[in-house]
Amino acid sequence: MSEPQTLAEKVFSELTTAIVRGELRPGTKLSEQTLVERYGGSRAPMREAIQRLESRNLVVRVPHVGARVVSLTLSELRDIYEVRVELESMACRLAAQRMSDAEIAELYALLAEHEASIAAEQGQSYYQKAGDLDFHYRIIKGSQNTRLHQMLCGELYHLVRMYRYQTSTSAKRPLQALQEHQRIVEAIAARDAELAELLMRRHIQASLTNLETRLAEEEGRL
Amino acid sequence: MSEPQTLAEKVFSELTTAIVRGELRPGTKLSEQTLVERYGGSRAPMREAIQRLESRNLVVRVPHVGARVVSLTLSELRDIYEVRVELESMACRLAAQRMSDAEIAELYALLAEHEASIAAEQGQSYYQKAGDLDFHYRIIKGSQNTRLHQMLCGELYHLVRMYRYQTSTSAKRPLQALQEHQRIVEAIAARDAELAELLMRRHIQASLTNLETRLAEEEGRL
DNA sequence: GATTAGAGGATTGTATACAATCTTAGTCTT
DNA sequence: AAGACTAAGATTGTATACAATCCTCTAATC
Repeated sequence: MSEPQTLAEKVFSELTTAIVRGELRPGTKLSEQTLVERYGGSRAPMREAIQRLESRNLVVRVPHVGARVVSLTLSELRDIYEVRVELESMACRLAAQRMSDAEIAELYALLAEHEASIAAEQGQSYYQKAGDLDFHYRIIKGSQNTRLHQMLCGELYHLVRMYRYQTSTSAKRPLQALQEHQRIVEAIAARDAELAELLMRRHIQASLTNLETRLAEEEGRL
Repeated sequence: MSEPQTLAEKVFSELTTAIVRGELRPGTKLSEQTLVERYGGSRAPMREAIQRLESRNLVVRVPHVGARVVSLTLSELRDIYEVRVELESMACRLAAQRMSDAEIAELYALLAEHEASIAAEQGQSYYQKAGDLDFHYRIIKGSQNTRLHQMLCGELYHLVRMYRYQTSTSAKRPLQALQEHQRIVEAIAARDAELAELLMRRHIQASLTNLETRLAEEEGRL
């Protein structure tokens, strides 16, 4: 992508990945002074970086108090998934109508890669997650709706990723997810928008169920 | 609502309404110095206000260049409506499942007010628009999904309002809209989620058609 | 012992000053 | 005359300093 042209952008970018990866746990205080000591520069760019994080819902700011890494309740996480299900199944419907044949061919190629990587069982945890994101990303892009792309990739995804990084993935889930992906691509290739939408809806709902199970397990472990 | 606790919030709030009302036309440059002369204070709060406008998609900022009031192409406006249709019909479905009986009663009362106001033909232009927003707002709130509420009311609505303020409303549209509203409320009261969703989808699509017609007319006038 | 009032420190909000980048007007060249 | 280069001005990005608010710990009072 484009190189950060300003210090604020750079800090924002680094903080984003740090939060998504869980290096900055939910609830962590982000004081401007601390960021200055960590990244150099002065308070002004740090302040701007924090504000950008707020606009992506990754931190919560309170006037005269400060900013903390967002900490979602289970209810809020469900709300996000409820919206994501709707928007992404919509994206899938549009993609079935609007994607070019070349893009669809690339989707097939991507799935073949994933299949090989799962069969070899290499990088189960990381690669599968990144691959999954890549798959969803391409379909969203295929919807050819810039606003939809912006909302899903710019706002919701970081929050979703944040909670997926922290939870371990079940061993069976990658394979099941791959099979669901394959059926979705088939529907898109057949230009069956309704079916593609339905399959994506179920796919994401299944992923929410999976996430809820994992979260409940972690909850019980404490 | 809550009083602005900081100058940045105050300026942000005033600029928002100015943009939505069309007092600041799309494409207008927002220089920090100009804002200082207009609202007082120093550049720091102005800068923050501009950044908040950017996070709501009301202005576009370019590093080292500055900020301009967003100027949407017809294609982008369609993208927004495409997303809005999906999210708001979803909200309507959820509202049919989750709204309390008391809230539904209030919806009926609101419609009665609108009916009276249209019959009296007072405040056709302004009141009808505000009333329409109020109706949609209550249904969104009735979905009881905070993220959905945030996305629709916090991000998309300002953009939609911005382009509705500038276009004159047809004389027939308010009455037709009211009738559509009534059927939507009936479906909600009957707890018929599917029907409520369908009716809302058609209602917003009709409003887009109306907006496109008006925009095309204005285009031809130039 | 619990609660509250207050002082001190820490943090954010704002103001001002300087540095870096962009824009614009003008001149020079082809 | 069109275009490229240059320099001055304007604007944004960053740094530093001050003001206002909040948080915390102490101490005094009930």
